[in-house]
Amino acid sequence: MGRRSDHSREELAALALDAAREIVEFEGLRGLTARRVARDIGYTIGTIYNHFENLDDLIMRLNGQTLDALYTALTQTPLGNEPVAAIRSLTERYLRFTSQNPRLWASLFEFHPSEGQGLPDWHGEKILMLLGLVERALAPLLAHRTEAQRRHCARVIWSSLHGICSLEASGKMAATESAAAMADTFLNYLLAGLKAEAAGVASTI
Amino acid sequence: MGRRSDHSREELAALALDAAREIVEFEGLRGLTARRVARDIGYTIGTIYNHFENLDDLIMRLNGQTLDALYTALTQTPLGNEPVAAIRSLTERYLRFTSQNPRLWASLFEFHPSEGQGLPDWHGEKILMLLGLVERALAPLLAHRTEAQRRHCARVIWSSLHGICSLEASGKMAATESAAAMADTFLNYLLAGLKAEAAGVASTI
DNA sequence: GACTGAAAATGAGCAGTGATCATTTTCAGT
DNA sequence: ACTGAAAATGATCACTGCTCATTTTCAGTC
Repeated sequence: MGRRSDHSREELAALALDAAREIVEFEGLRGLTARRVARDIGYTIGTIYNHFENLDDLIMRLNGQTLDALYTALTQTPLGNEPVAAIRSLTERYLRFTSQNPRLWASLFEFHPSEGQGLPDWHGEKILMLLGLVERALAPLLAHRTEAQRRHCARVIWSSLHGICSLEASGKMAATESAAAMADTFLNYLLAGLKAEAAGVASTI
Repeated sequence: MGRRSDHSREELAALALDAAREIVEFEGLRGLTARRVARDIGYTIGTIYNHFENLDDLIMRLNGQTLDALYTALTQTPLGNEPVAAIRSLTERYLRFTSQNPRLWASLFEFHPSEGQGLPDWHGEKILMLLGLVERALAPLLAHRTEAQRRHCARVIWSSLHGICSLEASGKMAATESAAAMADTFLNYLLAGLKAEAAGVASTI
């Protein structure tokens, strides 16, 4: 059969992505197949390929939604103007998100586009939005620095948090320490260093 | 045909792992299939499964070899007793390894064992060996701290480096900064903090 | 040199995959 | 009721991981 009015194009794509999200969150990317998504939403495989270029496309869109959800989680409440508190708050929210959506978050990094193609432009833009949050939270501490230095610093924080959560979640850090404790140690040193600099005590960079 | 003396059991497994390494380094884990490995070493698929439990087993053994190679790369030359120099040297070697073996290194983290099973014990042990290098390099700086605190600190460094390299290699850090520069910033703050503590100036932890 | 038994290589076969596209079905607009 | 475009279908292809009954090979024996 060829339907029309069960769901609009947008609804159907959303339905498929919802199903995919469910599968990935419970079973990881391994469990995600085009046929499985089709079955779960009551359509057949051909329909999936009418709405997505291929499975990579579907995964990337799912990852895009996950990045949006992460952004929402990080901005649900204002961060305030005190940079140290703001950075700690962002970190806490980030850690909460990763522990509440471990496999969705993992799929953000586990997935690599196939040989020929790269990530779509909007992927980079969403990352920039997230980095922007860190940059703005950090800004008051780095008022005396250049824009480039603020961006650099935000990326160091973002990358380190990523590494900490990534190794904890994957169990690839032997006898795992808690990500929260490690993030705390990391922030203690970094923020202390930044505050010292801001106070004009030293220039370590 | 059923051969005997072309290769011993060990030789054949090594042959398969060599082929797998070549494939992964050039095409990533996506290009790795049991049939492809078999073809590349001039055997048939059944033989692969006589020597490896399944493809996951093969990948884990390959990853084990990569961890060994990383250990070798980090220990090729003595690190000296000056902790700051030693940590910087370790970092430099780590960065060099990841940039020279990007896909093999990525497969260390991209791979997740399937539902039922976890990573073999030796995987954790190899990680502990690597962490041990960081701990020993760090030790002189943290002589006044407990063993647990030294381990904790080593893991923070390891995780952060991992995050920095991971995001750079995957291109998932928008408009990527160089991993070397980020690692440098990170180490500057952390080592400055540790030295300050060691000098008894402050206790940030 | 022939015989034998164990070790090991084979490859057809199974169930599943991503992807395609000619066909069929449905429905909005007339 | 008719029609044309939109969209759902599913058989089909080449591929995958994995199994295991069968076949081949060879070391040790006589």
